[in-house]
Amino acid sequence: MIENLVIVESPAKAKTIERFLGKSYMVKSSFGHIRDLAKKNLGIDIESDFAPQYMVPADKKKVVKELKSLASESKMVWLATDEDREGEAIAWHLFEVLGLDRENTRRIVFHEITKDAIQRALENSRHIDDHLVNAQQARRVLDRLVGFELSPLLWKKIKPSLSAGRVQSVAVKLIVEKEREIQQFKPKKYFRVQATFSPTGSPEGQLSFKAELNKRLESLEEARKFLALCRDSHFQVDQVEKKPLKKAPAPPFTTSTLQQEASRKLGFSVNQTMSVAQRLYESGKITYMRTDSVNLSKLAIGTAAAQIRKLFGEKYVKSRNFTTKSKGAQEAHEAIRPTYMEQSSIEGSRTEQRLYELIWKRTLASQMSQAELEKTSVHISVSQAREKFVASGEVLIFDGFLKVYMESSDEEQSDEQKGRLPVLQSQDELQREVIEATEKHTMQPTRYTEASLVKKMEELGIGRPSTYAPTISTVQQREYVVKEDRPGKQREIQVLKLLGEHVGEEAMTENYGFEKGKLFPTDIGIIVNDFLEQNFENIMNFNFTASVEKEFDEIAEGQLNWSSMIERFYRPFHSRVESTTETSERTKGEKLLGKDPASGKPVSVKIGRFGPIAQIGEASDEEKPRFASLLKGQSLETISLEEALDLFRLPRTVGEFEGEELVVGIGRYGPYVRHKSKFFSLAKNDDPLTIEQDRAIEIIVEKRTQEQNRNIKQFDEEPGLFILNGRYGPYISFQKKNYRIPKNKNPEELSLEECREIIRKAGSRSKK
DNA sequence: CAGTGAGCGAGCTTCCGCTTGACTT
Repeated sequence: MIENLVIVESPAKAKTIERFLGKSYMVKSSFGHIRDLAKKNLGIDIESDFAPQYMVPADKKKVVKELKSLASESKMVWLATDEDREGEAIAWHLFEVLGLDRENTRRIVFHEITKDAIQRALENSRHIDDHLVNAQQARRVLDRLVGFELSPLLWKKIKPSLSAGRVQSVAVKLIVEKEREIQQFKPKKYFRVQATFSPTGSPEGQLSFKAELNKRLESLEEARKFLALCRDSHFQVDQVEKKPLKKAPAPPFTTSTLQQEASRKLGFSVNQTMSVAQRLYESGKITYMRTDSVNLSKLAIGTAAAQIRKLFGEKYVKSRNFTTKSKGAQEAHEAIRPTYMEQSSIEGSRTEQRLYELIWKRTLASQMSQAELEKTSVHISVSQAREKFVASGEVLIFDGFLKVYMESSDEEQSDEQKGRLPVLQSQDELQREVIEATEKHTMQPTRYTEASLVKKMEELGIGRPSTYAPTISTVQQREYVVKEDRPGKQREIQVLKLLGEHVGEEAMTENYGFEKGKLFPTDIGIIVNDFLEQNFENIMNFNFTASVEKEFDEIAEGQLNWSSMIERFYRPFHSRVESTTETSERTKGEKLLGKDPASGKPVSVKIGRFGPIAQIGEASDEEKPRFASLLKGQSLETISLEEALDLFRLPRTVGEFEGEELVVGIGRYGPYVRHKSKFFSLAKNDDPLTIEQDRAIEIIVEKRTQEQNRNIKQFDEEPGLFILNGRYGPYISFQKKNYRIPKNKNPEELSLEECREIIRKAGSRSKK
C-alpha cells in the first residue's frame, strides 16, 4: 500500500519534489495531457451540446496504465498539476481516467518548487475546479472546430495537406502583412549633417567631438547651400544641458524574452533555445523553461541578493519583484532562473554554458541597482544659419546592473556615437574640423525574425509558451513561410564634405536591404492568407483570440455556459464554411502579366503542382503552353512581365567544350551549366542569362581539379574505404557513412588500422 | 539530385496545448 501518490506534469519536477517530501510520498508524472479529442473525424458531437469524445492516445497508454495501478494501491492521491486552465484539465482527466474517488483525491497547486511552497500546498488542498475545466474544454473544442473545418476547405480550394488554425493563420498573416508594408514602402531621401568640432585653441584632433544638425535637409540643393553657409560661419557653444538619467534592469526571463535574447545575443533559433533550455532544466540547473511569469520565489530573491553582495557589494543590491504585463498570462510557474544563484557557470556543452550564463546574468541583473548616467547635450550655434548642431554625451556615474547585463534590441543600431564630451561652457568658441552632409534613405519596416515574431504573438496574446516554437516550425513546414537570408542591393548616395574652405562632392555606393535569418511569406502562404482573410475575417482578426479568451474567463468564473458559448460561435462559422465551399472558386493564385511580344500569347503566373510557375499560352490553345518555374526570391505578387519572360530564355546553349554543348539553366538547386550530362553549379555572382562560353568552361575545369584533389588515400585491402577531402576538410568515408578525422592526425599518414579504429569508436559512441 | 506542369481518383492530410524521448545528421 502507498500512503500518498502525488502526480505532477513533468518528470523532472517529480524528481525534485520527491526529494522534498518524506518516504510516505511517491511522486509520479503524467507527461502532460493524458487524453485528447479523438483524432478521426471531429471528435466532437455537434448535435449533443458539442460533447467531446476523449481518447487516450497510443503513446500515453503506458503512463496511464502505470498511474492507474499505482492509484488503486494508494490511500490518497494528490493531483499537483499546474495552476492554470490546462493544468486543471489534466487533473480532471486524471481523475476520470484513473477512476479516482472524491474522498481519496486532493487537488493541490504550487508555482514555485521549494520545500515551504510544497508544504503549504499540502495543507491547502481543494477539489477540482469544474468551471476552469470547462473553460479548457471550450478552448480545446473551439480550436478543433476551427482547425478541422478550415483545413479541409483549403484542401478543396487550394492544395491538399494545408492547414489553418486560430494561432498559425494569424502568425502567417503577420508575416504577409509585413511583406506588403515593405513592398509599398517608398524610401524618402534626406541629408543628414554631421560635424566634428574641437574647442578653439585645443591641439588638433585631441578634444574633437561629433555633433549632429538638429534638422534633416530635404535635398542636395539645400545641403549645398547649408555647407556654403557653414564655410563662412563661426561656431559657438550656445547652451550646455546636463540631465541625470536612470536605467532600470529588465525583468527575469520568460519563455518569450529568453527566445528573443538568445536570438539577438547568441544567434539561437527558437527551437535551439528551447531544446538547450530543456536540457538545463532536466539536469536541475534552471527552473521550468515554459513560463509567462516574471515572478521569482522569495528564496531566489534572497540568494540573488546574497550573491550580488558577495560579488559587488551592498551598493549593488536592489531586490524587486516584477509583475507580468503580457496578455492572457496564466503564471503557473516562476520566471526562468538558475536553480542555484551562487553558480555563475556550469559544466556542459558550449551552447548549454552560454544559455545558462545568459539566464544567470539576466536574473542577477534584475535584482541589482539602477544604473546612473549623466546625459549632456551641447547646443552649438552657426553664425550664418538658424539651425543648430547638437552633441550628446553620456557618462556613466554608477554602473549598477550594467555591470553584468544589458538587454539588446531588435532595431538596427544607429551610428550615433555617445561618449564623453570635452568640458564646454556657454559662449565657448569652437573650430570646425569637418562637416559632412550624407544622403540617407528612410528605413523600410523590419522583417520578423523567429524571435521577434514570438514577441509580437505574445503581445497579441496568441499562442502559449509551450507552443511558440512548435507554431514557428509548423508555418515553415507547411511552406507558408521561409526563413532566409537575402543579399542586399546597392544604391548611389551623395556625400558633401566641407574641409578647410572647400566643399567636395562625391558619389558613393551604399549597401542596403541585406537580410539574415528573416521570415518571408511564400506564394502559397500569401494565397492561403488572402483566402482566409476574404472568407473568415473574424478568425483572422488580431483580436479574435483576445475576445474568446475573455469568454473563457467568464466560463472559468462560472458566469457562462461553455457549450452555449461554442454554439454561438459555431453556427455562423459553420454556415460560412458551407457557403464558401459552394461559392468560392478553386484558386491557384493565377495572375495575367501581359503579352509575350514574340508569340502574342498571354503570359501568366500561378501555383503549379511543384510550386510557382510562369506560363506562356493557355491550356485550351492548340499548342501546349510553355512553363518555367519561378526563381528563389521571386513571387507571384511582385514578378514583372520582363522577369517572367526572362525565365523562358533558359535553358540556353552558350557554346561548346570538348566537342559537346554547354547548356545553362536553373534547376532545383540553383543555376547550373550542363556538359556531357554532368551538372556544374554556377557561382553566386554568375548570371545564367548573360554567362558566356569562357566562364562556363572555367567553372567546369575548376570543379574537375577540385574532384581530383578529393581523393587523399585508399587501401587495397579495403576498397570501400576512402580518405577524402570535403567541404569541411578531410574525412573518412566507409559504407556510405562519414567519419571525422581527429585533429592531431595527418590524414595522408593514416594507416588502415587507424581508420578502422576511428570507425569503431564512432560506432560505439552513437549507440549510447 | 537538376528539362517536370494531362486527368482521374483512392486514401490521406488538419487544430492547440500539455509533456518527453526516439529518431537521424
